Amino acid sequence: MTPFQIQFQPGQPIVDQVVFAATRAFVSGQIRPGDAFPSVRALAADLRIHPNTAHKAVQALIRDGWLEVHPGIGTIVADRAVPGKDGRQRLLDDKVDPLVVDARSTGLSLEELQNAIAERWAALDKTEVGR
Amino acid sequence: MTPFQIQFQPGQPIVDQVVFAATRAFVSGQIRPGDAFPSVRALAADLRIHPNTAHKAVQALIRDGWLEVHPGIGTIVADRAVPGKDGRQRLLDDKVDPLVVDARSTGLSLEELQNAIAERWAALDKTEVGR
Amino acid sequence: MTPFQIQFQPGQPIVDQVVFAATRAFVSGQIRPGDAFPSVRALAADLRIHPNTAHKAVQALIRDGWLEVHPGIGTIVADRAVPGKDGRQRLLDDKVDPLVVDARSTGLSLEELQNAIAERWAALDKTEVGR
Amino acid sequence: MTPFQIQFQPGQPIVDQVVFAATRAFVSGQIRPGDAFPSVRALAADLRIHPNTAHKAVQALIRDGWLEVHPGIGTIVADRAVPGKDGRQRLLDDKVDPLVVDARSTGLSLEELQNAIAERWAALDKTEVGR
DNA sequence: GTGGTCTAGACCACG
DNA sequence: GTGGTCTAGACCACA
Repeated sequence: MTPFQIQFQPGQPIVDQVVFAATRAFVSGQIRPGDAFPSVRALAADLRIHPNTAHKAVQALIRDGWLEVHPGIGTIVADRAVPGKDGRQRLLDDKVDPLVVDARSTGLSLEELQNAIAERWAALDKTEVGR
Repeated sequence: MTPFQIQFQPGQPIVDQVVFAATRAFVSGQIRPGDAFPSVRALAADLRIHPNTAHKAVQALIRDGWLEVHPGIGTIVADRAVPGKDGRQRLLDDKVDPLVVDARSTGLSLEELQNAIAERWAALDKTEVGR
Repeated sequence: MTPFQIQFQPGQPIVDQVVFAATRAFVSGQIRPGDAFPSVRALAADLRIHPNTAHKAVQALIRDGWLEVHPGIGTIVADRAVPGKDGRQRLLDDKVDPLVVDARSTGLSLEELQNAIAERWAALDKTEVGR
Repeated sequence: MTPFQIQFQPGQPIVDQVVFAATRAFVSGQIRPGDAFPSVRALAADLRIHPNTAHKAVQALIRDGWLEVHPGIGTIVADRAVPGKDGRQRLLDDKVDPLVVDARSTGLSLEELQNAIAERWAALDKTEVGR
């Protein structure tokens, strides 16, 4: 079984969403080095996505070094998968960067940015509790 | 003259980049309510883009309430355009939201996120000084 | 002085708005046959519109038979200006027609249409009282 | 196949006519939530209009909440599309409003307006029978 | 195949 | 001059 589920959101490529969700599972320790990873066909079936899309996602994960193909056996999670705080932060670096750049060009101060983030975080805390 | 310049980056629709740059100019107070806004054709000529693309951007800015059309006369910045800190933060809300959601689902804590942002901010400070 | 004021609304040609407002003044008896009508220049100045636009509006009113030009003297309201209920209704015929056609093609019944209109009418009554 | 036909009339943007016709099909229950909606290209081909124009219409319908895009798959009618009497009336609200305002400013009474509408309705009934 | 973006240029109504 | 619409066709990413 595919060890993660995705609530697909329109407006963003499905491939990217799959890759992100998988990477998240790696860095959070949800999937460990040596674990088996679903085949392309199984992944496509589980996530209800097109096989082509699943294939592209797996290729991207291999390219990033998260997966290893063992022909005839299957695909497993590579040894070099590094979970932990460091991995988690690196996952978000690509998204943090443009935000910070935009914030600066808008004239926002670091404090204002931090506040905006803290507010959103708190808002999500509430909705979580409410559930 | 068009009161802002844009270094167009591939991969993102030109329309969006124009809209963002203009909005930034509004919220930062660079362009004020009542000011004249370049005509569609002038905007297209200044930014070296096609009039149609400029037209789309202007339409979006009108929808967002930043501009008012006076057919045959020109376009001006709407009176209700509110610059200031509040406007600046709202500009980024759309980008802050997904970041925070991703961070939480990755298992990152608020502190770790804040640290990552502060680091990036500091890094940009250095490159700025270096210029 | 121009015997009517206009709250110009964007999205509709200014010429049309002027012609409609003038015609309304005729059919409602606000302006009577034989009365003097402002010159193009005076009209333009009073309504803060472009002389070209004022000229076009006057031409339209002459074409419709509401105004008569007496060279050297000025423009006056024609004798054949017919106020009263009949004139009022004819003024709106052009707008009633497409509405009815649309309503029918949408599957609305006459009763539903009448109700919708009565509701809007009542809503405006309230805002009027509130003022 | 495109589930509606349009007799295009000059003087009004084709985009608007398409949007109106589609919305009419939605509110009249001719097209139901979950149904497939023609692709942009198919719509353009069926209605003999340019793909760009069709694209604009689809975008407008999405903005209005009638359609959902599933990139690469197609477009379907949104679940929240609400047909029925309520939807039918709301479709015409935009057109009813200015009529009522004009009628009142002309000095017409509600009864006179209603009569004018009933007359037009009856007139169309006759031509319909005559066909 | 799908939707989306961009450039190009013509045409119109309005002021 | 202004904004708005339409057709035309190329190009791209995604599934």
